[in-house]
Amino acid sequence: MSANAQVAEVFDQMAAALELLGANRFRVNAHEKVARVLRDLTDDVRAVVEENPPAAVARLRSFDGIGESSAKKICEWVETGSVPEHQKLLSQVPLGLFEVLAIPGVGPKAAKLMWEELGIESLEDLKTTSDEALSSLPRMGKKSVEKIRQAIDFSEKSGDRVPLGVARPMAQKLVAELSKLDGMQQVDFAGSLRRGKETIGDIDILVATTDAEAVREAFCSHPDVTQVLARGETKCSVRLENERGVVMQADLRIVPEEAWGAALMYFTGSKEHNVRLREIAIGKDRHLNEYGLFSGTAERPQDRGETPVAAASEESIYQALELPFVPPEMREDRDEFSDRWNGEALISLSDVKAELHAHTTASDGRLSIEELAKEARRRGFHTLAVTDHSKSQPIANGLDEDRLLAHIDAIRKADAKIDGIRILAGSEVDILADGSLDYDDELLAQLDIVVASPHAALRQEPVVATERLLRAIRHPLVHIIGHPTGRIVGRREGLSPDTKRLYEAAVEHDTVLELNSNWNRLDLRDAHLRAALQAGCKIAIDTDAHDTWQLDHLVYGILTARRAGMRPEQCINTWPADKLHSWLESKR
DNA sequence: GCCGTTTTCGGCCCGACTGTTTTCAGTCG
Repeated sequence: MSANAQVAEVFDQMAAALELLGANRFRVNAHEKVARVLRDLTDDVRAVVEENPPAAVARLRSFDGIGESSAKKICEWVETGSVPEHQKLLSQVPLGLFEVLAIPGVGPKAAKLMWEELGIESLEDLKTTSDEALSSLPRMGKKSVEKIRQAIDFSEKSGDRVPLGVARPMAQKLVAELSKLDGMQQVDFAGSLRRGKETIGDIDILVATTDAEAVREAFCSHPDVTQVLARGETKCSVRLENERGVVMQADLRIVPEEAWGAALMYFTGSKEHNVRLREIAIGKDRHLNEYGLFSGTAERPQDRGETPVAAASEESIYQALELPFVPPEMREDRDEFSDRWNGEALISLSDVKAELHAHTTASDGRLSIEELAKEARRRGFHTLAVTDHSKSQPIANGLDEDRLLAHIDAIRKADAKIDGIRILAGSEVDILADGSLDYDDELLAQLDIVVASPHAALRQEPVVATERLLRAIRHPLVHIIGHPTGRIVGRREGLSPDTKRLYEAAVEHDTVLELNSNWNRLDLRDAHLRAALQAGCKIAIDTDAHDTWQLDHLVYGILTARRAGMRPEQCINTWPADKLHSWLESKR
């Protein structure tokens, strides 16, 4: 785990402990914010502190949300490996209680009561505590106990958050079916799904309709629904299960059409973005809630029949607040309210005109060169790079030198045969553990494009990983570094190199870094990508497709790129054919 | 605990829902 992630964990635990001990909620929030800032930070805090200890506190304080006290704690962690305040809190609150706090419906008050009154110190304790004992607690009746039992059951069955690429099709299916209903005015999904986060907790569907009952009925009786959790006037909650057994909660919200924009904004979040937006509204003597943006700062203007200044569209609300429109993917309270964001168009799916990383039957793909090329052409691409695996990937049927030479020949023939698309002879060459490549330079020079990727030795120490990747970036025949960290979302952390040095080297050597669109990878991830772009790196967004349907994964790459604030020209896949081809040739 | 071209002190988003209650605390997003 990276230093930043480890310190973030310390702050999250301090926040949870403080919450359980009944500390001021703003203090709790402040700790949570520090954890969040640390997770998004691309500067490595260990490096920041070790490089210049006397200036470390000031440097850390320059990050929004980190103050004097937190900066000192971070320094303590780097210098001694622990934070005394953290240790002190852990001695006051049992660690297992954090699992109890994590159960939906159990907040700090309830967890604290369970602990103090019933001696519950872990999830296991809670499970073995009788219903009678639990319901003896204040404000804890039969229904509350039942809900807690169900929540434990659900979290054990459904596990953690679901990858974007699994959740999005489930939501799209629901939206497509609801949109067919009579009286439907608007329907869309909101929440982290609309923001394109790499993992999704639950699905939020928003609807404006003239026939609410029809929508409620269609939603609650949908074939994928296994349980209806709640069915109210404006909100229904269900459990969905897809054909592969993935279980998710989905919430339906029915909102008035005239407040569609305000509601969509509210339910899209993020929470942190909304909070900042409301603060900005107050500063302009306005009041923002899910019913609209109102004049004055009095509470609940909608109840007094006041007409909002803006409500029907998200655009109108940002405009009335004198802010550039913020695309959903950027709403994370990072820097979308700073001068850095001016509302310029972000990259979109239709900007992409080339696929530069894809596999065929020569290695572990399912399509022939021609099938792949025709599929790429059908999508309006002007260029396709065929990049099969190299010899150190026997599990992926990687090509040895002789097979690669024959493959290059076959690609050239296909290129001559098929009109309307340029087919490039390439390779996804392994970056070996020491940073050398899997083919010699003479062979690499015969390829039109070289994507160099790490596949093995993905648990290397950061220092070793940095040197390994730097060596590949500096290699004069390498165009693109494929999935640079080798991480798998939620399953494998991958390499944790000094990203700052990688980005500087990539700029210096004109080497492109990949954003791999496969939803299992999304590598570089959003925060890294943002820093790479700010460092001036060029990016390739590729699908790494092994079959036709995987070319559709491009959308996940685009969502991730938008989260990083990417403009079209920063992505080489958007370049016109001649610009792209001449850049590729510049490395030959 | 953090933050400040109106503040170095005094604020810190807003509303819905639920269950347990006779008026609201706790939790969530």
